[in-house]
Amino acid sequence: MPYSIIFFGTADFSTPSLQVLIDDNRFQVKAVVTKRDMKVGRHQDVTKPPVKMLAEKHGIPVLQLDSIKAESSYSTLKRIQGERQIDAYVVVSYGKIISQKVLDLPKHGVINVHGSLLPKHRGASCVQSAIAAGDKETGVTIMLMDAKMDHGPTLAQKTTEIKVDDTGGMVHDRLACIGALLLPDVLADFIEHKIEPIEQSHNEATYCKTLKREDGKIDWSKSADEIERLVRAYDPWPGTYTIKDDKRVKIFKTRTTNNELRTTVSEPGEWVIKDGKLYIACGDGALEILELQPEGKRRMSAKDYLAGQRL
RNA sequence: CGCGGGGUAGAGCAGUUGGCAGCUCGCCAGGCCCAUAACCUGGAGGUCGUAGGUUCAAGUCCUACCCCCGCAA
Repeated sequence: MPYSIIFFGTADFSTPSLQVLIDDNRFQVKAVVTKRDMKVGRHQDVTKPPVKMLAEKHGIPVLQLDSIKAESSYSTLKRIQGERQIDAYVVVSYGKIISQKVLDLPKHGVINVHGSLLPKHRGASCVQSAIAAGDKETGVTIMLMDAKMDHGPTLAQKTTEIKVDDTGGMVHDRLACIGALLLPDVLADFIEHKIEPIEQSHNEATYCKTLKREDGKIDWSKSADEIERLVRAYDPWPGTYTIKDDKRVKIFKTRTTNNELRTTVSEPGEWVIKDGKLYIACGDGALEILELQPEGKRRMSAKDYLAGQRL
């Protein structure tokens, strides 16, 4: 008799985990809870969350709850619990806080796959946060959820190195995969009481907020090292940009340089062309710009960009 | 029809009141040099997104459509 699971998830980070649970015959995914379809993209097309598409492909019922906090959501889940005797909820990048009342519903509890080494980088932008902070490694934590954000006791962790050229997208995909591979055994062991949950060291906790586009605006008074990490961390979401001549310019790839340029540059944020290369001055040092995208143009190398500049 | 920018040589861009299709880089050939990604000379490479319209004449003006991108989500 497979364990009955309800899967909560929305973003791309969730899909590998859902996929392995579907494929693993120790489990049966009875339902998938996800956010409402959103208007998305340049033409505001209504698009289903990726998790919903995967669920539908496998004929799994999908619940799109307007608000997980709403009484109606609770009663829906409670009714399912009564009918189906759900063993556990699995929450992966669901994007909403789940109340204790709901967490108490499944027989064994609610487990969460989180993209950082908790207690560090609690919150929504854990992957970006780890890279931006200059951490040498990050990882996946599987934990037992409680009412506080990413606060519950941990069941398992697996680390991965953050390489010097890793982007947020690359680490995100890697962690989604690591989490998915780790999940089934941890979930089964948890239900069978083979794992002792370990309380987090709460005094070592760090937090990160949900990122908005505006967070990608580069503050050139920061050091070149710091900005270089930020550019990588925020690729592809939320991306980094700066304003030049009242136009937005996205910054995709940069390289730190030695500090020689400091003497030739008066002000952080100033653009400097030297030996056919493009630099922007920072608070400490300068950053060579390797790839960028002016507003309305497509992404291009600094070399291509400079070819079109009238000097 | 959510708002906006754009499509011109392989790449990135300029192109004025309609009047010979340009710039930087790259590419090819030759030269200079101990040598070079440096420098000099020469060369190739275009259906100006597509279709139609106005005009003696359209990259340029008008209409429709296609495609790329920024905002927004």
